[in-house]
Order: sequence, then C-alpha cells, then structure tokens
Amino acid sequence: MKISSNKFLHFPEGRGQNRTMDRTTNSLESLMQALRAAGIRVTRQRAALLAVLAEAGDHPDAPELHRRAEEAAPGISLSTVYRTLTTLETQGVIQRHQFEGAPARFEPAETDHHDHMIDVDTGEVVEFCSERIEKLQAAIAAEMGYDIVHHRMELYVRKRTQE
Amino acid sequence: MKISSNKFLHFPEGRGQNRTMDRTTNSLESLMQALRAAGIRVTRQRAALLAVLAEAGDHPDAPELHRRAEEAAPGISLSTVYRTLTTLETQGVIQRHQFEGAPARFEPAETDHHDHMIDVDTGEVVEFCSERIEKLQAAIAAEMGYDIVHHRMELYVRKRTQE
DNA sequence: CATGCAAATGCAAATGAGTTGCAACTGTCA
DNA sequence: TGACAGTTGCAACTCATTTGCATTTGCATG
Repeated sequence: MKISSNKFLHFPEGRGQNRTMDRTTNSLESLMQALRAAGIRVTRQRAALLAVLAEAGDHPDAPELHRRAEEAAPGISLSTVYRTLTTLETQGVIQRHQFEGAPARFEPAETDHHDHMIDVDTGEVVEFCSERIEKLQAAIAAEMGYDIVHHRMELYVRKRTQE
Repeated sequence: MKISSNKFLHFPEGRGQNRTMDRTTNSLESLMQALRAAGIRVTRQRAALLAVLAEAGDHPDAPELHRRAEEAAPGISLSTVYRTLTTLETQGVIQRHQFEGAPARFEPAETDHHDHMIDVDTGEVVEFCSERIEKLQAAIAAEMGYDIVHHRMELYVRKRTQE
C-alpha cells in the first residue's frame, strides 16, 4: 500500500486541510463490492482498470488508461476500456472531462467537487475550488430564473514567466 | 435593415447599458473589406455565411448555418461551411463553442467577452458576464503561478419550476 | 476590360474518438 | 456445479469534422 496521490487540490479560500491521503486502500475492495451489489460484474479487466484509476494522480485519457491497465494485467481491449469507463461514469465512480481539443480525460470521483486549470503548454491539470465563485454562479443563474444542474469551469493557463 | 439581435446579454453586476443594437448594418461590408485586406477572398458562399452569422441571434451549429446559408443563397457545400467557419474563427470574426455532448456552435465575435448558460432541456443559450468571477479566476491562477490564456465557464441549467 | 494565378470550391474519401453487433466467454448467485 | 445474464474482443460502424484533388473563381494587375 502506498500513499500515491500526487494530486494537488487548491483551495484559495483556505478550507482545505491537508487533503493528501490514501485513496487506494481498502476502498478498492469495497468499491468492487458496491459494484457487485449494483449488478455489475468485477471482471479481470475491470479490476485492472479500477486499480489503475485508483492510483492515477493525473487525468489520463482512454488510450493511456488502456496502456497502464495492459501493463498491470495484459489482456484488455481498448473497447472494453471505453465501455468500462462509461459504466463507471454512470455509476458515479469516475468523472469524465472533455477539455478543449483533446480526447476525454478521467479521474476517480471520490474527491470533493473541484474545477480545473489546464496548462496549455504541458497539458498538466491542477484542480482548484472556489466557494465564492460557486456562490456567484448560483446567484447569476437564480437571477435568470434557472437552477444549475452542473457546471464546467476551466482555466487554460500558462506558467508565469518570472521576469 | 432590421434590429434583429434576440441575444440577451446579462450583466449581474449592472455595468450593462442597453446592449441591444444593430450589429448587421454596414459592419458587414466593412468586415468584408477587412477580410479582403487580410488576403481572404469574399466569395458568394462566404458572403452568404457572413450574412447568416451576422443576423443570427442564437448559437447555431455548422449544419444549421449550412441550412440557413443555403436558403439565403443556394449553392454552398457543408465542407465549405466548415472550412469557412475555421477561417473566420482564425480571423477572430466568430467564436466557436464546444458545449457538452453537442457539435460545435458558433457566434459572431463582435460582442464583449461573456460566458454561457445552457438550458439542458432546450439547448437554448443565455449569455452572461461577471467581472467578480473573472477577478477571482485571475487571482486563483496567479496564486498558483499561472496566467490565464483563456477560460471556459458554462452553467448547465434548468428553468426553475415555480412551486 | 482581359487575364493569370493563388485561393476557394465541391465532392468523395479519410480522419479521430468513441460506440456497437455479434458470437464466444465468464462472473455470480441459486 | 450449473445456468445464464452480463462481458469481452474484434471488426465494422457512427458522427462531426477534415482533407486530397481536380475544377472553378475572386480580384490585383496589366
């Protein structure tokens, strides 16, 4: 068991305690139980993919997940990866993100809600969350007579050149 | 010449004067001049598409623009529509929006910066702009050592059921 | 106004990401 | 230990969009 999360969740309004914690331990087995309970079979392929997802600190796309899963446990087709990702998303186990001009990228859904900052040069993703922005969004929608079903906020950024 | 904009730009922080004004008049001809100056030929097809875009108050996708252009001036292929849209986007004349799970939708780029609220039931789009949110976004990015290149903020909403 | 030629067009074929039909497998629960 | 519904792999398909190519056409120039 390793403390593997290299994710960095940024809370500019400082509600964040230390959010680095192990998300891969025992959750995996219990997650599988939950899936079984939902009538979803935990096959060799799915187990491999779940393991890969659990210890992914980044936001990989389907081919990358396929590569990693294939490495961990050879014998899984790309279509199974796609099918399983869709299933897991439906089950609320993972989240799918469609960033600009790129294939969909995935991450486990166990964390708190957050938005994304994408480094346009490297593709690297930094997560952040601002309650103040969320409040403003809700207020704006309300003012127009709407309720927010969900939102998407992405900041496409570039590392500041110190100069 | 008609005052055709059925766009509604919402400024919750009230900097908005009456923003309803004619954006189709004379701007079309001068826009064509600008394009010619940029070495871009104004063909019959492009003129038609520009006219359609100029008086579109909504956010049509490529096939819809094709339909409208074909109606205004028969004889334009879908691939030309796609090619022209790409060209116009590059020229900064229009903006492309890739909303969730839908083909790209376009709008003229002459307006101020704004974000979008998408009615998940109807697909209808409402524009809005919040300086306070923009400021917060910039602050968050800055705090992480980034500059914002551009951003995307979409609220997927549903009309509130008054009850 | 003629004209040359780079730019633009239409078509059909290609692309990229993701989905799906189907026959062969395989978890699971009884 | 079956039975069988849920899964898999493969290849073929979809959908939105792009592209190769032979033909046409704006438009700057003569």
